[in-house]
Amino acid sequence: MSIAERRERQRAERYDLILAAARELAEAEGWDAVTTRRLAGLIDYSQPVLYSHFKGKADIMAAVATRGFEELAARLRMETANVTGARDVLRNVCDAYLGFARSRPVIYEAMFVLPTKIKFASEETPTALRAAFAELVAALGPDRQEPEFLAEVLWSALHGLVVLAQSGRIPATGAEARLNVLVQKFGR
Amino acid sequence: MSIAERRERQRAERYDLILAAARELAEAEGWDAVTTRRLAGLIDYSQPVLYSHFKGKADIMAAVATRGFEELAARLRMETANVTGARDVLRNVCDAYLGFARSRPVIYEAMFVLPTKIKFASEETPTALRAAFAELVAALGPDRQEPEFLAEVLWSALHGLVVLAQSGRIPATGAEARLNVLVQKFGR
DNA sequence: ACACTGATTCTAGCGTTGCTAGTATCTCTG
DNA sequence: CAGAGATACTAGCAACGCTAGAATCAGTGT
Repeated sequence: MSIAERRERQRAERYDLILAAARELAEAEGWDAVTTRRLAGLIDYSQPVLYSHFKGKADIMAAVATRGFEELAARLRMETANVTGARDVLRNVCDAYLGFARSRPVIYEAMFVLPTKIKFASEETPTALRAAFAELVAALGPDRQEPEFLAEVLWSALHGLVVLAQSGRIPATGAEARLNVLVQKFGR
Repeated sequence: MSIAERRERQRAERYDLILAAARELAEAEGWDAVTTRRLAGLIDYSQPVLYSHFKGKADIMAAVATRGFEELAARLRMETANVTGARDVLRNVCDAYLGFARSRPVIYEAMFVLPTKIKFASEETPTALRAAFAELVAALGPDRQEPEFLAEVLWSALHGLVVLAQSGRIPATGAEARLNVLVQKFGR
């Protein structure tokens, strides 16, 4: 079985190679620059090889997004784990969310903006995505009324701030003032 | 000068024809279906005619979006004009915003989601867009601290609710409950 | 050691996209 | 009624996602 295992391993390595290339190219030049031809060139394989790993370009982006969910969940977890004042936790989690979006704008785009096949709020939802949402719920503190809805509205506000700023529809200046407003409104 | 005027008028009519066709096609099948060839076919002209009116597809979408700003501003104005309780005004304006997004999803997309050349929060910002934002500020009531930032955060929350729902990332059910949460948090 | 078989990867190409150069046509002017 | 200028067309380019079919490589059995 060792030959089959080696093949499997090599395939997995190439899978990672594709994802890394897609991520780097997207971060450098945006998702429009991520064409199947350029991607194939970057990994020194021909174009159709991509289709033996992924159904298509959308599938590649979904895979990049899934890894993004893991990173986001980890970042948020770090903030809820540090138990300080409840107000601080909310603020730090929001800040971490915004920070993630700022540091990985194109991955955020794949996760939350571009059309996606990934199922949200269902049984097929990736674990990491559920975990990230759970951190938002936790950050709002216990004993809230309708915690799911509350967290969804908070998430909407955070997401709105991110995308409107990224697309230049909200000024780059004043980000901290807006965060203050948000925390004040959603804090106890 | 009457011949030149007639030509001018005919050009303007064709301009409107293109915009109407783009809008209808987008509403029926989405922006991806709005190709320059299909658009040309719908108005019974050849493809390059489009480029005598617009710089390109993005320019056409921007024009559709601009008309959308006018409609949105008008809808919001109707709610702030009806002076009832301050809490009701905020609620009604938010509801009107969400209603606009629901009734004209693809126009909303061109206005607030897709990459755009339209300048926001600057001197070149279309009048209707400024007006719409001013309605949001007004809905929050007078004598607020940092009314601009507050309105921007409210707008972000509304926008987040819209796009996350439209892309299936937030469940379709519970929209009213989320609106309740939002109004409760941002009301006095 | 060698031919066979099946998986793997490549070349080449399809249909579509936004956009444009160059030609033909059509309209108004002198 | 002929010339000039605006107007709209045909035809084509480069790039896109994706795929069929040929070629090449690896592992197996005799």
